[in-house]
Amino acid sequence: MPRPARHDRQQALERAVDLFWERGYHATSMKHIEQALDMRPGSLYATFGSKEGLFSEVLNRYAEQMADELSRCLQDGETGLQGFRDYLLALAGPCQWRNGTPPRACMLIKTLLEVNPEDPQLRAQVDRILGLMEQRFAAALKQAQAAGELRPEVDCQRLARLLQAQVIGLRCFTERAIEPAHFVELADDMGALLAIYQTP
Amino acid sequence: MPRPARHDRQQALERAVDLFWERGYHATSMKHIEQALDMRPGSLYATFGSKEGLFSEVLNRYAEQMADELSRCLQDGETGLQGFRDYLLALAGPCQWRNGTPPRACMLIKTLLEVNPEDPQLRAQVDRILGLMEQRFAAALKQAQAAGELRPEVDCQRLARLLQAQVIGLRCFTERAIEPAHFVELADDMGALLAIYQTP
DNA sequence: GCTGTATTTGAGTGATCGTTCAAGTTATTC
DNA sequence: GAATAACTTGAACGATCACTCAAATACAGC
Repeated sequence: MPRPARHDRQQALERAVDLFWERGYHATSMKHIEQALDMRPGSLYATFGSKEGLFSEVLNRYAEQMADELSRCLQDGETGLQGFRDYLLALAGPCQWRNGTPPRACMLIKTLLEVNPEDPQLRAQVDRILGLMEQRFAAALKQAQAAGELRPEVDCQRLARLLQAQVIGLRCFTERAIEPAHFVELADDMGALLAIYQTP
Repeated sequence: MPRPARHDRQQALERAVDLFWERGYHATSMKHIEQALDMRPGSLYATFGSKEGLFSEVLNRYAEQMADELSRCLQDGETGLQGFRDYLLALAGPCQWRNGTPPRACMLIKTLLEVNPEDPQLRAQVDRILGLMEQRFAAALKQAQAAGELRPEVDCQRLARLLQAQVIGLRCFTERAIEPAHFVELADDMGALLAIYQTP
């Protein structure tokens, strides 16, 4: 009997991901959100509770997307380690302008660096997600190690952190005004660093 | 004949560096600044012009500090490359809590990821400073290459970007809740990566 | 001690912040 | 077609935003 919802929750969330990703948490006002999602305050608050609540959902949605992309690269790669190199290059690919939107760094890192101790829940959430990402890296590395790609004495958990730092460094470069070619070079160089840990 | 200034401009700037470094640009209000610098709006605007003006000076002052620390490590290092490893470890050192303040990532990167296209001057300023940092890295690497530490075919400009990405990745980890020991390990591992480029 | 002037003060500006809620709208059900 | 109920709307809330400016202050020179 009720009036059907005009808005698709998932679609609204996707738009919010894009908006928050681009502008960051503090610099995005409810006015921006109303425009981007084409929703009025009442609907927004009925659907997402608060700006922080919406942002929290956005973070989770974004994390899903990132995890999917990593999984795809790891699966499609000929070997486990090649999968990592593909992932780095996949990040380098969309570093150019696409659909008229500028390239952006990882939203998780943007949030980690932006959110202050007065929003402890957001901070904890980002930290948790980054920890999970690290675990994914580590699990894939252990698999590669079991397959004989990595030297047996390599500490995969530790290497996972090094790899995550590479991804972070690479993606932060996204927001610098550098030539796309240099960005691909950087991804290449990072992939080449794995040689140190590979079996001879 | 005039009333003497109560405030020391330099000291005020140092406090502002600390405040903006901790909270970021948008999340720092003039109220915060008034408190931290113990100045009232009139004095603040007479001295620094605007919030953005103050922040711009803060960025430059911060960049000076960072450049000084890099120079110190490069000079004190036994070799050029060892200087880089020392620099990475020096960054890892103060990653623990000091004076009751939490560790922080690089303010230049925080700003790069936070500032939006509607503040083009700040964005350009950060980009310029990061470019200068890259040049410093490259110059030091060329010196190391001339001294025979680096293989002659190494592209120092390109390696400089790789090193800068290491520093960025490392310092972003600062804001994650990880064990200090892991942080030192990460800095060590990054230093070890240089082996690929070293002369055999 | 008076004058002159650079500095500081703090109340106040309009704008915008995140959020609320009563009223209006729209489709389903009987 | 009237009743119902979920959804949407948009005006309005108090708080806070960056910022202004007239008045108060404090010291040097005389």
